[in-house]
Amino acid sequence: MKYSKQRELILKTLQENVIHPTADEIYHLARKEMPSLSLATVYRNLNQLAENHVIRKIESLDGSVHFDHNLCNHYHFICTKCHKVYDVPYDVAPDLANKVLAKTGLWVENFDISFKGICQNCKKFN
Amino acid sequence: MKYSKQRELILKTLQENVIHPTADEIYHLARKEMPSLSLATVYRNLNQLAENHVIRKIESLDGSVHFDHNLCNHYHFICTKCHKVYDVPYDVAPDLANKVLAKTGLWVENFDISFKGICQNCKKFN
DNA sequence: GCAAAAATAATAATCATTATCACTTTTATG
DNA sequence: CATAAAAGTGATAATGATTATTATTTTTGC
Repeated sequence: MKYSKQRELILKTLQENVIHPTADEIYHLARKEMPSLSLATVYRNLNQLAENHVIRKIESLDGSVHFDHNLCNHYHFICTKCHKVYDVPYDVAPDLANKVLAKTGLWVENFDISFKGICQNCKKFN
Repeated sequence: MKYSKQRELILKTLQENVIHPTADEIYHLARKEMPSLSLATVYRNLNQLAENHVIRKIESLDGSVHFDHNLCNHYHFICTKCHKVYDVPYDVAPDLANKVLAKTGLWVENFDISFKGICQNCKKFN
């Protein structure tokens, strides 16, 4: 990977955002700083960064795709109302990969664990 | 929900398939029996059945959407080579919802837990 | 400095899914 | 049984997210 201003900005934008933004959200945020930025560039770089394990791709339950700069083991909670993505610490269920191996013989390389419900913020306004 | 031949066939097709097919796969399978069946009808019915909790929608890690007739608590293992979806029994990690609640205060209504790796069948042909 | 490799912006193309709509089937009721 | 309202269907157009293409620009090792 060669250096590029665009990639640096895209990564910075993701890292500054706690909300696990989508490609489109990153596009709009980053364009404030670099109006010439192209949507295709955002997609290209996010996928590239994910392939190189610099960031992580999250497939949400509603089919939307979010990105996460946090590479440590953890899970996600996705609000069914506002679609925000929250982090759930790994110690809720550590060592799942080993348990799957023991039970099924299947070797887990990666996992995507998301819980679904209404977040505390949205519950307030019910 | 009123009765319809099409919905009955779509459900039967899903139940007879162990492989957690996609909408398109169900479309092609069911058309063998009812060639006039429309793709839109398949999508409409699968979503309707999922909303009514007769079947379950699975969002795979690669973004593809599969359907599952098994409503019991269980997880999935998705092969990164052949994209088949396997079942992993719930007792690998029971009571996750309660653990999330205890740790984060977030109320889990549903979850989507998929593990990723290469299945035993694909490993044979490496 | 300069050529090769990689990246970009803009936009066209793709692909899964959903919306629309004229028509048909189901079903409750008299 | 007749019938009308509600729900469902098939065909296809529309949508929306993502990817491919391409001419041009940047980066980087020598």
